Amino acid sequence: MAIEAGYSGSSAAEIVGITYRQLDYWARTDLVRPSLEDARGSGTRRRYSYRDLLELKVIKKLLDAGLKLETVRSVFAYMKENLGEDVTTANLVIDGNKTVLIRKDAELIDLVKRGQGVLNILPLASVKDEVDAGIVDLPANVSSLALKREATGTHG
Amino acid sequence: MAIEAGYSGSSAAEIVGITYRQLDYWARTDLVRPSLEDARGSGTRRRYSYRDLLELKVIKKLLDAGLKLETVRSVFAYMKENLGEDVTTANLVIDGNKTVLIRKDAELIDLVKRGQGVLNILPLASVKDEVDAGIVDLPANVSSLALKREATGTHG
DNA sequence: ACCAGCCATCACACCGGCGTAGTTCGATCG
DNA sequence: CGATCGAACTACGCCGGTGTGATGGCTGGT
Repeated sequence: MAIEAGYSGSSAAEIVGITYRQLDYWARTDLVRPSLEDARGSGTRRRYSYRDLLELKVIKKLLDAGLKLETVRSVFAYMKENLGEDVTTANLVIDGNKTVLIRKDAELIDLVKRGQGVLNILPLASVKDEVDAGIVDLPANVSSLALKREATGTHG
Repeated sequence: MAIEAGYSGSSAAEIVGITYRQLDYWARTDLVRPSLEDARGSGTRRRYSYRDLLELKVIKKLLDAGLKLETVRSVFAYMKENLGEDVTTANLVIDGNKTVLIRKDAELIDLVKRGQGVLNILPLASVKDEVDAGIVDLPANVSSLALKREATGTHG
């Protein structure tokens, strides 16, 4: 029994609460690709990292908020670079076609006051919490192992 | 030369910056109907009130922010009742599937801090400003007249 | 009363974002 | 080493939200 690092496609989908078709479509259209192992034809399998799960969950929350997938795509051009350490404290703020990460409440308030267009604000802390909760709820085979390995930073 | 109250379909579309097809589609699907005069078959004409323009502009800004039209529809179930006097000062806040109008900054900050999901915030002052600017930019025939009549509350 | 212009309507097409069903592999287990 | 299984792939369809003409009825101006 080989040790399974990361999460399979269907596991990932279940954890973050999306359909497999969505996960598959997003992977094919380059929105979120599994960073541990990409698919190379039928028979192969995708392996998603914990961080991939965070990204997927962000997308789901943006979709739930009523954003178009197209918008999400442009957001992720920026996101992928800056979704770093401070995932627990920062707020993701979408201002028209610009996207920023904001850590201090004061800056956020400032933005809101100056706002001309629509601001979309997503607290990233809730994203991590919900992903973790989703992992615990799983049938518990692969996931607990994988979670430990990921959490201790041993996924490379 | 009869006095034309309100705005024709194509004028309204131009003022708020949308295509006629959008305006038409939204009218047919009950999102925003012209409140002065609805269409009754080809040959008839729609007449939009100033307030209709505000609603249309809100929709455009929400679309520009990347929201799905479907989301906008649910927002407007609430909006239509509460888009009242304080159009200049309030913020429209969409929290998941709930929509609220918030006037005080403090309340807004509170919401942002407690936020679990995505918040969409639209300052309504900018909506009025941009609609007014759009009206001035028009070929100036009907619009100036109509603006006066509407602004002084003489549209019923 | 006619003509021109405006605009609502109709018919058609298109594209993104999926859902559904069936097929085909590679991995794994016995 | 063969059977089974899970998942990636393919093909097809659907629906919402438009864009693009073409058509045809009002209406205002003369």
